[in-house]
Amino acid sequence: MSPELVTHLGYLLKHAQLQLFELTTAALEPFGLDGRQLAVLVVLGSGEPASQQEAAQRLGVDRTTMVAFVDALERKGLVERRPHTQDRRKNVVELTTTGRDTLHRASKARDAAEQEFLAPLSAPLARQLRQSLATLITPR
Amino acid sequence: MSPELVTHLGYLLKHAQLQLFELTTAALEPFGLDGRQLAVLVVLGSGEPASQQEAAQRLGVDRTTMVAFVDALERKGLVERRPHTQDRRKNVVELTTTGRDTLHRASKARDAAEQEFLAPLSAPLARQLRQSLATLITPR
DNA sequence: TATTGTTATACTCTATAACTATA
DNA sequence: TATAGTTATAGAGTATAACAATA
Repeated sequence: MSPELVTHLGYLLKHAQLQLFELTTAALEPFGLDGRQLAVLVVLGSGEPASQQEAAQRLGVDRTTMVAFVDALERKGLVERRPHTQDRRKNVVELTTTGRDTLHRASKARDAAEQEFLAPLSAPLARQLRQSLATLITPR
Repeated sequence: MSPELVTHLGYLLKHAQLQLFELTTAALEPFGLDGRQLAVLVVLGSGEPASQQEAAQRLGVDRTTMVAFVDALERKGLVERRPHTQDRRKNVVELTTTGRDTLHRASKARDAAEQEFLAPLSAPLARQLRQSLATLITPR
């Protein structure tokens, strides 16, 4: 890679994300999940049962994209759709017992991958990195 | 966005990159460039005249992808292809006078966008962020 | 009329395979 | 035979438009 490119923040962020993505993907592979699907599980597994559309908004994706995500997780037996009692246009998507167990174990595996990625930094520097990134993405 | 998601490093990196991307895109818009095209200009404008394939390797993209990049820059009048003197299978891609000028001014605009993005951090924290990211993406 | 989920379709970005010309 | 550039094509990932059911 050209030295002219590697000094720029865009390059640093892009490649940091890329490397973490690879570590995370490998860590989740035993669960038959990728990082995106785990994020969907996290959203579906937290808080009240929500409609697909609410879940899509929380993930920042289109509702049509959500259909495919839920399809994939349902094929794996991790979630189930059922019609909303009060509003039958909506689907409530709930985690199965297997889905809940997979969520817990896969989350731990993902956290371990993050720790491995951050290993070259001291604990204070790792904490500061998180803090700085959080500051930067806060709307202003 | 779900609070469960925002604490993870993958989320922080992804959204930091996304916000910087948006700032950079806006800053480069007056030059008719995006961040990717500027990166291509940087590579083509540095060092010796190289073949398209060498440039592609330095950018980490396929040579077929490089064709489209050079096509776009050539249409804008920023670069010119000419056959390599010693090996006529190769193209030497050189910046035009306009291309060189655009490279300089667009680079400054991109740097300014980075500064704007980093503005919420003190200078030492911004420096430390760069340093930590550089440490993390160093092959180990 | 408006909204939810769904399907069909299209668009972006990138790579793989095949072709031409040169070596 | 092998390589550089090109073209055609395909795949992943996502969105937009249109439709059926429901509100």
